[in-house]
Amino acid sequence: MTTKHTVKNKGEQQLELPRYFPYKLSVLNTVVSQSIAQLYLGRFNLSRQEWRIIAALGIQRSMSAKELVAYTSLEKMQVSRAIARLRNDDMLYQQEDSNDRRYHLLSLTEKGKITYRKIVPLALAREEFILSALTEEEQEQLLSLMEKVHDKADELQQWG
Amino acid sequence: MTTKHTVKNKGEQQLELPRYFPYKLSVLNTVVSQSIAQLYLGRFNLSRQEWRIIAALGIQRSMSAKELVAYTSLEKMQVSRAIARLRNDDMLYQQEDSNDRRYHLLSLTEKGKITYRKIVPLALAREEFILSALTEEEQEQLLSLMEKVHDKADELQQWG
DNA sequence: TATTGTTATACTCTATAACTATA
DNA sequence: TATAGTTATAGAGTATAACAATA
Repeated sequence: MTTKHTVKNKGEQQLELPRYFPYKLSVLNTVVSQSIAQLYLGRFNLSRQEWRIIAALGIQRSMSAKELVAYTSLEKMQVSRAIARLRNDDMLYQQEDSNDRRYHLLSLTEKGKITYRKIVPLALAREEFILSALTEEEQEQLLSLMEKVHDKADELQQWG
Repeated sequence: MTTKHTVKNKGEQQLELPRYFPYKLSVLNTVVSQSIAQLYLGRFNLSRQEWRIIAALGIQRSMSAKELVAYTSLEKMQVSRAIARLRNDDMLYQQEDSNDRRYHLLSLTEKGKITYRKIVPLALAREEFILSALTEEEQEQLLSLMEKVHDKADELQQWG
C-alpha cells in the first residue's frame, strides 16, 4: 500500500484524513459506540462507566474496585465515582473483605441484576445486528486483525 | 459464533465485556488514538479538532467551515472554536467568498503549513508502525471489514 | 512504606440552543 | 424563511494529585 497516501513531488508526504487509519478507526468507533450508548444512556440513563461496571458485575458476581479497573479499562477515579452513583441508585452494594479490609467487594443488588437482565439482550441484539454485516469467518478475521493492531499500538504508546 | 457469549441455563444471555465487539473496538480506538494524540497534543500542543483541521487544509488548500464539518467528522461548533483558536495562533486565515459572503474560506498560513509539514511525516510513521502488524493484504481486509461494519452501525443508529 | 480507594480542584469537552449575518 | 457561522450556558467528563484507611 505504498501509494495509499499521495506522495507529491520532492518526496513531500501528504496525509489524507479519510484514508488515515487512526481517523477511520475513530469514526467507526464513534458510530458503533453511539449506537450502543443510545441504549444505556437513552433508555436506562446509565453512563458508559456505569454500564461497564454493571456488565462486569452481572457476569462476575463480585469484584473489588481495583479488579473493575482492570476488567473495564476505566480509570480508578471513574470507577470510584461510578460506584458511588450506582450505590446511590441502589444498583450495587459493598462488603468489606474480611481478610484485607482495604478491599471492598462490590456486587449487584436485586435492582442492579434486574437492570442487567433487561439491558443485556438489547445490547447483544445490537452487537449481532452490527456484526451481521459480516460472515462468521469475517467476524473472526476482524477480531484477529484488531488484536494484532492493538498489540502494535500498545508498543507504540509505551515508547511515546 | 453462537457460543461466543455464554448462554446459561434457562436461555439467560450473558454479556462478557472482553468479548463484546463494541467494547473491544472502543479499547482499540483508545490505544490507537492516544498513540497519535501523543504527537499532536504532546509535541505540537494541538487539540484533536485543531489537528484534524490542519490535516484537512494541508491537503485541500481551502475549505469553508461547513466543508470542514463534513470532511473532519467534527461538529460545526467544534470546528468554529478550533478555527478561532487556530486563527489566534496565526495558523490559518479567513477570506470571504465573493459570491456568497456567508462563506468564509479558510486556508493555512505559512506558519500553519510549516506545522503541517512537520507533523505529517511523524503521523504517517506512526500509522505505518501500527499497521506493520499486518501484511498488505490483511490491511486491505481490515479496512474492508471496517467499512461493512460501519455501514451496518450507521443503519442501526438511524433507527435508534 | 506501599496499597486500596476517595475526594478536591481545575480544566476541557459536550450538547442544546439562541444568536448574528447574509441570502 | 433558510443557511453559514458564532456565542452562551450548563452539564459531563478528564487529569493531576492530595488524601484517608489499611496493611
